[in-house]
Amino acid sequence: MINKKKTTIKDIASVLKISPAAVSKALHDDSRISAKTKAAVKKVAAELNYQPNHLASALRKGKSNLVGVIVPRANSNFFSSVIQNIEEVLNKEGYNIIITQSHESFKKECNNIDTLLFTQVDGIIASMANETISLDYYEKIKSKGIPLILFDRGENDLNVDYIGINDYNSSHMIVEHLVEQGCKRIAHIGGYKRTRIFNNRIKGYIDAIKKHNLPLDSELLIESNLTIEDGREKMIQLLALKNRPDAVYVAGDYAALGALQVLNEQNINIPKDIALVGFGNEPFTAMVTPAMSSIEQHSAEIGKLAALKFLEHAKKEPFVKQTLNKVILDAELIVRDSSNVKAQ
Amino acid sequence: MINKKKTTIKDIASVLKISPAAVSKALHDDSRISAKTKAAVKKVAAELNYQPNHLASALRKGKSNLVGVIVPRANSNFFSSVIQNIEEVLNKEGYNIIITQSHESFKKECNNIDTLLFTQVDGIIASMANETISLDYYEKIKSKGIPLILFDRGENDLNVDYIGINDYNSSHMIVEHLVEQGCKRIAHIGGYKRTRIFNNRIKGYIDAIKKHNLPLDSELLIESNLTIEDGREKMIQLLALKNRPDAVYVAGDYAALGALQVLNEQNINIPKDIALVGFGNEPFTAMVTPAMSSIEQHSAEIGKLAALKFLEHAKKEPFVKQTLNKVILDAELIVRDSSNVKAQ
DNA sequence: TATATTTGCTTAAACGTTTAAGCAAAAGTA
DNA sequence: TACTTTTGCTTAAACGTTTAAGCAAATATA
Repeated sequence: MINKKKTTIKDIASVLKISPAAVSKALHDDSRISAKTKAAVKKVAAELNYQPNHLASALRKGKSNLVGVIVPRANSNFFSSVIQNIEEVLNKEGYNIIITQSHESFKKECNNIDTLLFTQVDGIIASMANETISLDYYEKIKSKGIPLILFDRGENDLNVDYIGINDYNSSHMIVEHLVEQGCKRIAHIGGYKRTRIFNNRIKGYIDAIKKHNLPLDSELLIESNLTIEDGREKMIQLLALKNRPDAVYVAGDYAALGALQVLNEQNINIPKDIALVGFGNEPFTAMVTPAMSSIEQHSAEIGKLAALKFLEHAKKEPFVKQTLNKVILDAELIVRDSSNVKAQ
Repeated sequence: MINKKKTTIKDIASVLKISPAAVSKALHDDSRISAKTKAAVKKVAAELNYQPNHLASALRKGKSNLVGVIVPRANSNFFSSVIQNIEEVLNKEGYNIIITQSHESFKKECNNIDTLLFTQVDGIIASMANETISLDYYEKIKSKGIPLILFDRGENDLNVDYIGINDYNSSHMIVEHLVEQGCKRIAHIGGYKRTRIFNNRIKGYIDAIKKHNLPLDSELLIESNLTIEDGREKMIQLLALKNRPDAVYVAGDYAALGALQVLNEQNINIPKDIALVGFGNEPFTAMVTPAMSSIEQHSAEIGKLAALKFLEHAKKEPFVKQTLNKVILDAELIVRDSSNVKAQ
């Protein structure tokens, strides 16, 4: 039952006694092929169960119709949702995507880039690993003339298209919300300062605190790798202060979860004693007790826009200089029990 | 700075005044090429920043070195961990993977299969969508002679390799554990009966209940699609019974989470009033309150074995009949607070 | 020394498609 | 009628690699 030999354009040609070139054109609805021939070709193609050889056409046309996607990890809701939306948009245009994960490792990210270049992808859509410092590998992509689009974790130094949310404003929203709830001593467990998005969140936090004349205590501003474990540690660190905060804003949901666990374990009332806000609106934030306030990053939109940006590049002639474009979306604060002091 | 023209084997050949064939062989360490020539070729290749054209070699060799992976969704920890391990094993052997998601939709799954076949993957590793009934598309893969390996969600009717856990035994372990904890009326919110793995869990549940002479009440055995929402609904349904269960075993962690939310909302003590056990050991099971008992499915191992199975096929001559192999791993019950009655 | 084997390369075809160029026949135009 | 244009195809080369076949020179064997 196994039919090893694949039908090619030549097989169709020989059945119809026309040239392979005519078959190719018929299948692509070339205007110089008669309707009758087109119909005949398509009929035979269907009968012989013809499947175009993607490799051959990619080789000839110099494009693979593959787009590489690099994410720190696929199992967070944010990234998987971005990926899903990239996929939807690109599939419609005949592109497939290859997903690779860096697991926040710089070395793995470099490998991924090499792998994607080796696979001859037509473009790369990426969100950088936390570890990434050197941009050499990304420059390599650019130097090969392959469209590169960054989202979420990007770098300003690399002059490429970028889609992300307004991290600075998001921090403002959070601080303002906590102030409204009556909080007076707001801590921030932030991400790595060297990563642009986390740095922006920190700046937003600082400026908002200043704006409201609240204490800008260095004890209250902590740098973290934003894992659950580190979230726990940093929360414990905050609880050890003589002068405890009455609110904690964590720059990532996973770390916020660690903080929440510690607060629950120590029977500290959330939000009365300490209000808590995360970042990312991962589904579990709605599931924990108490449900956690967080920032919705519009992952679906980010994915769609990133894919559209790529398509824009792909459709342009290679020598046309692209106008660079940074798209900054507004995020949304989802208030839940963990910071809803007044409702308690 | 953009170097559009890529270096090819011919460029290297003309620099060294040898034939392209010699270059190709030198790069592949062919025994018939002198050490001196090999060194020279590699030196020039490096200087010209030569990157092999994967498409050309794939076309010539008739293989793409790509493996397709189909999962219901990538954002559950189970699937993302399986994927990661598949990737690790296959990357070492020079393969890349293309990840596609079916989102539990039969139609999307069929599209994914077509896409992967079109991309000329050398093999497909898949876990079926809940919705999948017809196996025509999977038969299509087989009929093309492309290695197909299923994991987790598989079908016995398709005669292909399979890696999964022992669902039947897992149910036994859970029921036995609950009996040990003193539970007498154990309910099961199961998955779709038509999906083999869920059916096996149901059978295991029934047999274990019978073995312990516990009530096998039809009210206590409910079919669910295992989403959070449905978990909530089915739990509410169980609570509405005149004769409530004192333990609930849910065939999926997400649905179990829905059940847990309902119990918490109604201030029903877990595990004293009702003990709860999930399935899959998703990370959030350890994070919720109370922490939820669940079954660890050894996703890393499943991923590795699936990849190795593929490699086995890939290395064999196509006409050698493969010996089919179903690998059934033993799962592990992780006991946490939600079913630890005695510790309370 | 004569013959066989090995070494180190070259030649040329092939993988399946696309596409520029070309050409005869049909159709349109003056 | 004589021409230009359009239609509908064919021919042949190209994409970059791999590989079977072949061949001369070097080396081994008897």
